[in-house]
Amino acid sequence: MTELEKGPTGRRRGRGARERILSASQQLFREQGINRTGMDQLCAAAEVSKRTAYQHFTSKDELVAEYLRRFDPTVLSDVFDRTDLTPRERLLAAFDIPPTTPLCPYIGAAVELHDPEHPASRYARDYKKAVAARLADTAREAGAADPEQLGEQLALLIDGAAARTRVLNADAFPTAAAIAAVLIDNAIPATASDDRRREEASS
Amino acid sequence: MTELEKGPTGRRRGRGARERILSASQQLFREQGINRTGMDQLCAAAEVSKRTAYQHFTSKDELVAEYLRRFDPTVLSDVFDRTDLTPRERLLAAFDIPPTTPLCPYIGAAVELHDPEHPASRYARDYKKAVAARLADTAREAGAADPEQLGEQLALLIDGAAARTRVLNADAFPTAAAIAAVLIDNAIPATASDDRRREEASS
DNA sequence: TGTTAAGTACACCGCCCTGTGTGCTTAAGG
DNA sequence: CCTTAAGCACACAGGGCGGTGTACTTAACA
Repeated sequence: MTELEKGPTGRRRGRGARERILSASQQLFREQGINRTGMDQLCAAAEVSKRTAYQHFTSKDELVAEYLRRFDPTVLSDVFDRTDLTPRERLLAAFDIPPTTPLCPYIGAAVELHDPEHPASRYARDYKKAVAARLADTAREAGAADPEQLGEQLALLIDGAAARTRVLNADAFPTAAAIAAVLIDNAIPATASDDRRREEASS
Repeated sequence: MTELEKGPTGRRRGRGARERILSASQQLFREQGINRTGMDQLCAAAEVSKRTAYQHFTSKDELVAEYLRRFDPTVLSDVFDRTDLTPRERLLAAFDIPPTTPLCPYIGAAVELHDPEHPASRYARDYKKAVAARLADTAREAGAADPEQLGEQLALLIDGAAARTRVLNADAFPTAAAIAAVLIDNAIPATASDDRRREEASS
């Protein structure tokens, strides 16, 4: 997309460069953090010359911002678009994704960049709000009394589990899931508990 | 304390150097983060020559470790040693301390250092475990059914509030406190709310 | 064929940062 | 007095990192 194939007649030889850079970013920034990953190392991992990298991204900051923007569609749809689960099960499934994520990249970026006005920090906020909103939507679908509040609470649990997993070096998501179960049961009037009754239940 | 006044006869002229360095660390590391705070700036803020700083701490890593070790007594006793509160109130009071803390320094350090084996990362783990343990003790005192579990859950809420406050740039502790109230009410058998229960009136 | 976009290889600059080397000053003893 | 510890001022090495300049190569066109 973007400017890569918008040449006068449609060249497409170097189609993969930008993708490879972003792909290497996802791996290295997660494994080592943003600040500890130099552009030299990143370009080597992406098998791209440094010169090319700086023709696709004007600065490392811009690359970091793009790196974060990439998660939006991916992570969100993984859990929330599953139609084989009831709304209640979908809410709980959000706590079953830690294996791939050593730490939520958004928390890491916000801490490492340390500037709330950095473009990447803005993306992080947007993403966190989007997650809370989708949780709230699902909570509403599940018939929660106060969906916004439940969504915000569940989002906080996810972030708590991520942070605690990082600091303690031990999986904290089971604890978060246990709390989530309590909150969900408290917030959803005994009407539509679960048992796969995913018809009706709207409004 | 330590090696400063253990000279052959007991000199004490430079008593404040080490303290000033650590004090400046607490301020700067919190405000700017660890990696973004250079030793030059830190020494200037502490009004100490760089040479002196490196005679008290062999490396910046060691200074960071000491900086984190300093919080243990302070933060823990602030909330838990209050005898004017019931155990249940003490558990909730742990969510009333965000004004001074832009972000839990332990989470920040764990993310910035990015090495679980770094001495400072070990202190961070120790501290987090200590907090959970003190919460569990208080939960036991309050008559909770499973104090360890409740302590771990409340600790997760605190970390979640801290992380979310950082990323969203908005205070998330009220949300955490609301969840805490639910968990506490669920975990403590209605019989013994406290010796001093003004009313029940939860929910 | 020539043109043009895309990419490569590699050296290089400037900046900042951790950490040291050196010589000088100050005060507390004896 | 002299000794000794603590500290200061300042320069500087060494390295990493972000970012650039330059010259060369490759492939898709027309």
